[in-house]
Amino acid sequence: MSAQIDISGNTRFSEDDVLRRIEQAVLDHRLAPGTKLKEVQLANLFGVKRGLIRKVLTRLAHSRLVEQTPNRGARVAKPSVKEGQDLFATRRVIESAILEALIAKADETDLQQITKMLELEHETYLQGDSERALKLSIDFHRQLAQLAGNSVLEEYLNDIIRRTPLVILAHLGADDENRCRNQEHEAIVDAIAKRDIKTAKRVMNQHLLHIESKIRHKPDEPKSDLATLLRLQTDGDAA
Amino acid sequence: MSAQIDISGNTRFSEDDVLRRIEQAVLDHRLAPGTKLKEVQLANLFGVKRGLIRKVLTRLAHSRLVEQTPNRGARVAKPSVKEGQDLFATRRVIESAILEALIAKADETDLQQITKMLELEHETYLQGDSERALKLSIDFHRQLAQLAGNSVLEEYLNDIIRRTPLVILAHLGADDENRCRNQEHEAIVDAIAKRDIKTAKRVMNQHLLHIESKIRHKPDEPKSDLATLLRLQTDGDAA
DNA sequence: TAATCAGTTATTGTTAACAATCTGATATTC
DNA sequence: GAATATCAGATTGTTAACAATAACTGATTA
Repeated sequence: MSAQIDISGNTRFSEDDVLRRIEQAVLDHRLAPGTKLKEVQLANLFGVKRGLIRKVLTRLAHSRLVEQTPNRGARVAKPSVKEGQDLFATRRVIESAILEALIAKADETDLQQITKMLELEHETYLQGDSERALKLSIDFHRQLAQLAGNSVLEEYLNDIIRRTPLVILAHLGADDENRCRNQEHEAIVDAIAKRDIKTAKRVMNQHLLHIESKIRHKPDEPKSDLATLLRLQTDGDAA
Repeated sequence: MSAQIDISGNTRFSEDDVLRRIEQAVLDHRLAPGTKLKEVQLANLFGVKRGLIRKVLTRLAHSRLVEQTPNRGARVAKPSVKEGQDLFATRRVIESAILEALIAKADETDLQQITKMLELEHETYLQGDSERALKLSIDFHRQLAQLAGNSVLEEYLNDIIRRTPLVILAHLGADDENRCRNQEHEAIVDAIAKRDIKTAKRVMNQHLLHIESKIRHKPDEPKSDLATLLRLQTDGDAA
């Protein structure tokens, strides 16, 4: 995952690298909502100047992944239950619109691409790589958005996806409850192939409601600490 | 419009002040797409440090009102025709969803508030204050979003509204073509009051398509210059 | 014990100086 | 004349030092 290596063998993080790392850590539920993000600490972890961290935090705050309060720094955002519901309600609206646009324009190539994606997702799940399977099940939604061809809808869906892990509680049900169900994705693809807008939307709505049903208010935060943050860095340091 | 006055009688702009000023200038078509935004120039105009301008430009870039290119600074964004179409298509989706949510929850107080808004807009237009009437006709849409009670839908609508003036060409048709038609707003309010989702959506869609029909590719940009920017500052300096 | 206060440290915010890069003009070569 | 090279000025990007604020600690008092 990105990052340059310089002459002395040290990892070199760019601004975008740092941003993506933190985003990914949120997506993977490694960084819990409410976690304090100290500037010097992060700067040391990534081996970059404080100014760069500062810019990244501002950017993250703008996409509402981080909350900044004047003179008291930044924390991983902690959206209310209400905001979580709004997020999901909006997601249903956006994904419906994406399906409509996609069905209106999808050609044979698009359909093949979607099918391939679906198969890959299924295989990966069968192979037991559940982390990668989760990533792929998210990518499925992203790809539909991309193929639909409306850049603004795509942008909003990605925004919602980034914010969602802050709302959902990690690992509430059994393991396979925590990802998009492959057979639901399959049903959606079927409907798209048949250009059946109504069915596609209905199945997608069910699918999303099913995910949404897992929103709860966190019972007792395990407060991710320094160590978690460190894992964030050591993760991809295969230099 | 905001901004503190200090002991020596000088206007004091905060970061948010500067941000809002520039946003408003875009909304009012004073800052044309493609206009170069030099850091020192802006810093001088507002009487603030360059660092502050820098932060504001980054924030504006994040909401896609400004485009930043490394080492060559910031310009007012210049969305393509395609992006403009996507923006409007998405707006129809969002406003439909807002109407649905609003009709589901609106009580008597909400309806009164909407009606009052409508009347104010009508009066202002009759009084000939077309600049304020334009502002109010935008506020009408914003208020529906706010009353609908979904903060994410509201956020996205505001985002679209901010970006829209970069897409529409200013003053193409006659003067009263450039604002939301009051009678269309009236029809929407009627449908809301009757809780007629279908009609409300249909009228809203017509209304938006009517606005959208005015998108054109700019013929020959009048290139707003320093002077326009200056007007931005002197505008509200009634100290 | 709980509350208040003062002083210390940790953390964030700002600034001015410097570095890097781009822009545009003029000069040079073919 | 067209293409290229060179330089000065303008503009953006980075940094390290400093300032302002918050968070913490422990002592003091009621």
